[in-house]
Amino acid sequence: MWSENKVRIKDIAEELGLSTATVSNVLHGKTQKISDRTVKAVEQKLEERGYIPDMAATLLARNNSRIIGVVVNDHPKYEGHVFEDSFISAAINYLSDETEANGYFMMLKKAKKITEIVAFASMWNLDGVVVIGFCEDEYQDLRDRIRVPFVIYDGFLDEQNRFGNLTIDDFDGGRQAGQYLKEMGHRRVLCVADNEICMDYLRYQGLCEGLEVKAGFMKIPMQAAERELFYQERLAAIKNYTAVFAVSDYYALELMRFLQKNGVDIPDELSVIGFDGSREARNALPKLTTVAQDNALLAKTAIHLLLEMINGETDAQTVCIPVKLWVGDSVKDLKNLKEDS
Amino acid sequence: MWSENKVRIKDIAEELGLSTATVSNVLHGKTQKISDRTVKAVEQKLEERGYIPDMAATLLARNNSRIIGVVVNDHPKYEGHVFEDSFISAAINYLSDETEANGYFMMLKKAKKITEIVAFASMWNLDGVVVIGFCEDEYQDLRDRIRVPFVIYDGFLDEQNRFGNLTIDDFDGGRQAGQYLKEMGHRRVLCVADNEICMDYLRYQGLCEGLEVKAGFMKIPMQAAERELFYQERLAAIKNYTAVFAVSDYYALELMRFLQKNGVDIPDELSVIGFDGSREARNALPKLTTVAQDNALLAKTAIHLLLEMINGETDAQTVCIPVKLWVGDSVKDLKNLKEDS
DNA sequence: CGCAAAAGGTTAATCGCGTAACCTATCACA
DNA sequence: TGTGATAGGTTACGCGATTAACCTTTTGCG
Repeated sequence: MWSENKVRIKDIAEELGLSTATVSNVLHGKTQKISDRTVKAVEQKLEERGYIPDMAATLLARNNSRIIGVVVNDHPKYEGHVFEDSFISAAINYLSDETEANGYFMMLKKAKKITEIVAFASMWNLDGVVVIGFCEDEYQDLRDRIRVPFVIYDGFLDEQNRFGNLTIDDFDGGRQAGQYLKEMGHRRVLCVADNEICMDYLRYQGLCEGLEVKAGFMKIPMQAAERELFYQERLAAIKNYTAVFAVSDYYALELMRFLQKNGVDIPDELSVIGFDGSREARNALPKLTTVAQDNALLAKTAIHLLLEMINGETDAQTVCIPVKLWVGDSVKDLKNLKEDS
Repeated sequence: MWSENKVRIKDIAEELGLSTATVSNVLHGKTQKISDRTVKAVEQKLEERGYIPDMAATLLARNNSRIIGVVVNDHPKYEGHVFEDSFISAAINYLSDETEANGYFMMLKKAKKITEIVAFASMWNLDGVVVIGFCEDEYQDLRDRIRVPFVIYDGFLDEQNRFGNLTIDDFDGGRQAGQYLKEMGHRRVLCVADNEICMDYLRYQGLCEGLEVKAGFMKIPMQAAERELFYQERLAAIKNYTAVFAVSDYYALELMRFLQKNGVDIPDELSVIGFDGSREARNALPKLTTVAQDNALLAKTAIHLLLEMINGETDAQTVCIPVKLWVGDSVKDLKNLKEDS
């Protein structure tokens, strides 16, 4: 209906008076037992007819699919917009490049439950999957049900090395932030987080370590709609601190805008520091100082770890990705006040 | 190796002493010629064994795949970060939901050339594809080469109705912005765009129409790195205007930050208005007034149009999606100056 | 000259599912 | 008692590609 029919291996073979096996062998470089003349002829015909393999048939015939699944937790806190989140979309972007660079396909999916991941992996014969945004017990559950290797993209410290697991150095990130704040003369620092899970708590602990003094901790609501009022009620309390460390750039920027709207100058009256190293942080005004993770490296490591697991070259292990403070303009130097004003 | 083997239709059939055809028929609701007892038994066994169809085999056996491809132009201007762009990531997010809601799978891909789209569609037997970010001649070329229907997600006016084509009402969007600016008392308005393609030009023309006076036009460099200097050199010229209309929120926000950094108060000294209705616009400080497109509606319409084309219910046609001004705080009311200050 | 090995292929089974064509009791009815 | 319809399945092929096993020639070599 829309232009001529798809060309199959069979067509190529018939036009050359060869068998499909020979054509297939040429396609896969198994040319030891094929004469150079035949190889040339096949290659030319493939080119001429614009042969493109049928993936469905290929997958069915092989026992590996060369497809990697990327499954993101469709967590309510994103309100249906996970793929628009800056960390997630960066992950998708780099993972897409990295899978392709390694000759794999990527299939993307939102999921709410790990059974969806299992089904997804099974129906597409995925060679492996990268999972993002679930929690520890879900991963345990996943490991017991799934038949292929998986890598946790935003993982955690796991002494037992039960999973293919990437984690950024949350503690050290917090520590770097804390140390920097200390160097800038801050002692009264508030940490802002939406829950008390491991990751956030490590960042908080690192913060305290870096500061060499205990920071405040404020748990904020997960619903975006509730946060404005929440902050409003605590504005005075927040202003008691000289700096705020948020566990994500998203929260840091949101808070920064809230404060600016309420006439609080950043960083003059209050310093803010984030975590993620997102583009939004770099684009903010003032530029948000943030603990930056290297998303490109993260994706590269994730895919390489996964491929090694697929090839049986390595077992489950936790890989820790270092993190580096990116200095913007959102932290005030309290030590050199004379030069400042 | 990782837990037991995949369960196939054959396994189910054997365990029940039935043929695979019967099981397959139950799976597809073709139960007219099967006794209720058998149907129940099969359904129960499928459930019990957790049967999940193998997509490779399913695709191969059917002549439709129920997969929709989403292909995004990996344009240099994104510098490798297309999927992180706010318009694109919103598109991906909604298209993912919408394909799933209609019982289809989505496969995502970056492409530089349309031959990649053709190959992609062919290898996966895509039922249809949504394409984003290419230009008109590429689409013409695509139409001649591809064997399945496609819909242009960010299309253009096409009197000949050659394509499945979505377009937002660019002209009217510009007009609404212009009209609003006029009502706010602005007469000297500058339009900022990175090229002179159809879409941007329509927005510019709409702007002039709404303003009832010709606006200025400034073509900016596509390379992010060049733009800062570019703006710097033209700061005085820009300040000659009372308002700037940028053809995207991205440019509007970038310019707004540049101006703020250079001590220009928005909107007091200069008003800014964007185009897209992105989350960033809503989150900016001041909130960026912008011509908002309804991304959810766009995706819904794209998938429905595509499905209709796949089912042969409709021919290629251009569908125009309306657009609505979203008023933030980035435009100053010059008419009621007394109340302002 | 005779036999083995290498060169250059081909045949046919397989992957899991969908589906058109076919088969066989049973039942209704004249 | 014979005939046709109906209920309730089964058989067998095809989808396109992979791959192990097999089959001819030709060549090497003692």
